Amino acid sequence: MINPETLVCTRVQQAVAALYGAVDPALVQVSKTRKEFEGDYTLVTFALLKTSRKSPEATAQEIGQWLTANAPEVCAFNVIKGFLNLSLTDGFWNGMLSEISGDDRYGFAPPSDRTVMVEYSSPNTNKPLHLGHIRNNLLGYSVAEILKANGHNTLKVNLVNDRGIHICKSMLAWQKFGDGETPESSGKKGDHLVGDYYVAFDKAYKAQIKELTANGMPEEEAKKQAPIMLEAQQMLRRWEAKDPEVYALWERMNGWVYDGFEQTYRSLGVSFDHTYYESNTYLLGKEIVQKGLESGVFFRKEDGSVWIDLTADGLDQKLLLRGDGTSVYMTQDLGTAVERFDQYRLDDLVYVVGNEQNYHFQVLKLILDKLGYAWAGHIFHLSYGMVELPEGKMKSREGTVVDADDLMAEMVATAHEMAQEMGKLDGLNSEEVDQISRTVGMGALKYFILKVDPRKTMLFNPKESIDFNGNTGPFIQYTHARIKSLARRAAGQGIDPTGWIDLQRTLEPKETELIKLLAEFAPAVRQAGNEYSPAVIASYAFELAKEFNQYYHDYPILKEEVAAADKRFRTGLAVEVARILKRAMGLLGIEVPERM
RNA sequence: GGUUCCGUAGCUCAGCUGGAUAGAGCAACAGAUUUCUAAUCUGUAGGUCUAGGGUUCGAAUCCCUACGGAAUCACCA
Repeated sequence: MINPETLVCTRVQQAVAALYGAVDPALVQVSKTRKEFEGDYTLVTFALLKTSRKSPEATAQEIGQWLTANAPEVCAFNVIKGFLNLSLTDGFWNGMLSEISGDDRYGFAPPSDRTVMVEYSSPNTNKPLHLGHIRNNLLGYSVAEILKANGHNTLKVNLVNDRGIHICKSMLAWQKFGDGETPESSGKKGDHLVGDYYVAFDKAYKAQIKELTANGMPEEEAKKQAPIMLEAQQMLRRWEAKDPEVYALWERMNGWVYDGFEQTYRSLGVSFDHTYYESNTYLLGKEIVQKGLESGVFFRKEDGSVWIDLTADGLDQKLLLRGDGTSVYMTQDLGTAVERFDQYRLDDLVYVVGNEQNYHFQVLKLILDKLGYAWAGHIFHLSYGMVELPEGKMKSREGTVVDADDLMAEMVATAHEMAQEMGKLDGLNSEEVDQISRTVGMGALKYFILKVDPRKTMLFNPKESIDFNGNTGPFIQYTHARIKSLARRAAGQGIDPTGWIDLQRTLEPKETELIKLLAEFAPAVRQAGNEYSPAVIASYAFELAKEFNQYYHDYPILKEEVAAADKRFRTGLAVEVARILKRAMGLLGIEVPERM
């Protein structure tokens, strides 16, 4: 299917070639005409003046005349300063609409035979997920869906950080203060329960530091000597030695956490094709270090630790293996990257990880490149900004985090309340009520997060709860629901909107605008894929919904006074809008209801 | 201090491969409903695009400098 903007570009190139001789296609700048001017697409002529050797106005006039005479799709033009505004025929737009409606995969690219892995979520198992994780999960899921829509074979993976000192802290605190508490005995969600003990550890730790410093020990020393910290470190060593008692406790408590995460993931609507556990992967990468040593990319210090010197690249020296031979974060990331590219024959690997790790990924790519892996340039760090509260950054240990489960429950409850107040839920059974509340509440949350550019730090103010009006998920969902309601009514009147195509039909300006927007869906999906940005899709969906609401307000569709042919056409157009809204929102992981 | 990212309306954000008079939403104010679903629509008001310089016919957009903010520069992950 041809994109109208591309078509106009091609036509202009033909015109310029016929009038002035061949030009560099890059000089042909076509964009959508601004709303305040007459026309569909605009050619900016300034870049062409060297070729035409005429004034901007004269150039625009000549090209406009050539196009109306020779390009079948162009029916009119006007010139304002150096801008040539072109109007396409209703026949063209009608044809466009019928092509879109006839393509049940419209907007999705054909298979690209590229395989792309998206790693996201990657939680620690010592505490429940919070708002920052929500952004990560929604971004990862959505980006994967967008890449899929771009035709790529896509793998979603999660790398769970299930080992390390932080888990030992929770374990130790549970042993000391837990009194055998379990999710079953307390009714607490497993990840929350384990998180509570992480907090308990920190409390006890701080108390011990205070005591030690009160007795005259310097604070730095106290942090190292606090008995509970020494115990945690001891526990980590026992875990690494696979001490059966510690290992069993670790498995048990991690199990609780996984049950909790599972529930959160289900509420969020995210999923994974494969889950990695660091306890299985943390030893990977050591042979790569060996290889790097042999090839001279890495070097060994006196204490036996292995490093790479990146000072020539403007970075620092980076540790790759400790003196005792154990691996660090970078070691295992090198290992997993190599394993993944080998195992899945990846073309691209996308890491959805916060911007606090920009440096790490910069180094990772550089090292892989120096080791000679040709695919190093195909690693992409989708670096997203932090979610901040009005008071600043969230801190788990200070209890200022916005808990993921709480927030979702609150959103759903708010959606329920509002719907009830507006009487939207009258006559529905409780299952439908729950379903709609969940869809709308989660839609509001997801859209709120995904509409902003991933790179940017975003602000969340819990006191001014997330909106349900304006540029929001529910606004788009509502537009969809209204169209569905319209479609049901049409069916009741025996109106079949399929097959309404009439190339001779005269279009209202708003109808042309809607078709133009529908035609922009495919390019939007491509752009979102190239930029790894769900925000592109969110903006698109909002534009389309807003445009439709204006149209629906101004033009009757199924009212009595409307002629039969108009009823059919307008219903058909509306149904197309609903279909694309649903598809766009699907790329964001947002459901759209049939009614609300 | 080095590196990277960000700075657009009171607030939250679009626009950034250079193009016409910088756009939305929220909040404020004024309207539209015996509803084809008002979770909607219309209008008013709100701007030195942080500042200064440069490139250009043309700069919110590209380059430089300054200012302000964030992240990072661990034998944590």
